[in-house]
Amino acid sequence: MSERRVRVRFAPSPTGPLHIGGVRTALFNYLFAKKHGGDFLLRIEDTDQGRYVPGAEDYIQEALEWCGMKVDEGPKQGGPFAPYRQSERKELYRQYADQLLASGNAYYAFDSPEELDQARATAEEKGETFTYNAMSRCRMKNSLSLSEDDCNILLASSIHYAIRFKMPDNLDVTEVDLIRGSVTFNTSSLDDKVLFKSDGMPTYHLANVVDDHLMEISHVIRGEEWLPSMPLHVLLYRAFGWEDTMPRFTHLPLILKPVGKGKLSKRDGDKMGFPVFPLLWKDPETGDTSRGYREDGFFPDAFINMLALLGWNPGTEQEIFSMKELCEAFSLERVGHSGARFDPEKTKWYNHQYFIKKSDQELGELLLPFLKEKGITAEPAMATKVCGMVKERCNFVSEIWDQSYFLFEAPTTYDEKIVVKRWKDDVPSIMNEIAVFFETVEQWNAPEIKEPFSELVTAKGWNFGIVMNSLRLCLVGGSFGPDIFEICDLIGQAETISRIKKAIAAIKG
RNA sequence: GGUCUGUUCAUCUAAGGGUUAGGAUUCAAGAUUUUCAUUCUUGCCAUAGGGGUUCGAAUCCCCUACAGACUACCA
Repeated sequence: MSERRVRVRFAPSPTGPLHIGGVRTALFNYLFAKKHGGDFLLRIEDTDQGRYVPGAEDYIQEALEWCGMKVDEGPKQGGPFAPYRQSERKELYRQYADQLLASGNAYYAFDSPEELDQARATAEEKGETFTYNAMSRCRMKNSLSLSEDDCNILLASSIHYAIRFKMPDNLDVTEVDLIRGSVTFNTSSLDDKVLFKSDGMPTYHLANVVDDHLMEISHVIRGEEWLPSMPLHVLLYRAFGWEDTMPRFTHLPLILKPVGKGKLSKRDGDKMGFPVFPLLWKDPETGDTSRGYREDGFFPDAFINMLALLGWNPGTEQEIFSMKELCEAFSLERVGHSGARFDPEKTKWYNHQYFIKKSDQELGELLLPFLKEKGITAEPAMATKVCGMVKERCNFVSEIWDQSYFLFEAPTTYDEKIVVKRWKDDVPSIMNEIAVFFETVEQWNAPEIKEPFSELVTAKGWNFGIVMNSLRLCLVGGSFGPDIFEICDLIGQAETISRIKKAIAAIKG
């Protein structure tokens, strides 16, 4: 059994955009597969036709692709166990339900939704919770409580029925979870789950177990919300007689809200201003859009790095990992046991790390489209140069523009606060003298400007703080940006002088 | 309510019986940058509470508290 090829699957429901938690589940599956030279499959669990959202499946595929997770087998890429979409495997499941029926592990249930609601309501009145199990099933309408004749009549009629698992009474089911260790459940606290719905579709539980078996899945790695259904799944494997090839189970801790209680939700992102989805999502029904990490300017490797270190750690002090390094270092044993609070700040920090690691040229190429959007055409060489000047002060490509627009065009506004603070009465005349001085500079480059400029300021007895900041105000429009002489250098002599003159006129007025 | 699972700085986490409980993020202060940011240095800050076991407990056991998940013909 330890010889078995590692095969894992990511099995989302196409009910909407893939959430950060889903991406992390996919990632841990992917890393585990690659660590062990195994296969990473994508299976679309679309057994609930009522919740199907058009576009969601494409979104999932695109998100995995953007993140750099290559799917070995899936609906798009095919594979030896196709199809990988449960709706297309519909015909397959009934025979397995029948097998369980025949072996006495399942039974027909004829209760209508109204009758079930009634049973729940009655129990609630008595302060109890209705559970369809060994205690109550004899009082319900099913093939266990009804006579065979009655049952056959119902089956022959057009009445809708479901197939339920016959949960054994008072049996301890123990199974190992790879990050939590051995977990025991007693079946008396479990219920007779519906395996096969009246609409002819299997439920998650049946389809999941059947497909994992058929697709030769070796490890089931999923979110912690599935831990309570582990005993049901184990029992299903037993009932089918598949226990010897049953996958190993692992349940990942959840991602929690940055503040407050509960798991991370879309609302948290909206409220605190960070995306909870990898890609932008437009709801096909309402038309509402939700931000995505990609569109917000995050690099996929930074996003993945952040997600991997949320709940997992290598046991060393290394924090920056490429996907390749993650594949090598990953192990389920080092995944934490408790839910991890999501930290949007750290996500930005990761992006900054990847940002500054990129070459000026790479960033320059990424900047070009932003410039185009602003109506500016610039040479790639210019973009590269600009990125080199400002990249240390940015987290995102979009921020390069905020930090460098004045290198492409003269400022049109001047920061009011800085004007008040620095633009004293004598400043205009000083700026005028500086403009005159700049006319005389012969070699227009940063060091050649800086030295005589400093001498001039000293000779005139001007206040350095006032002069430098006022000059910056003329050139930049505010109190930020790279070294002032490098700015002069880049924009050129004529432009520098023209901006000073423009500022004198504009600020005075 | 019931069943499971958790609980180390504000946050992500390291330390699987012996360390001044380590790192990173955030925050604060100082230095640098005649700007802002970066960078550097420093600081703040934790074993949920109570009982055991032990020479010795963050680590093992029990209780309590708190938190989360699940409790659908949804996944």
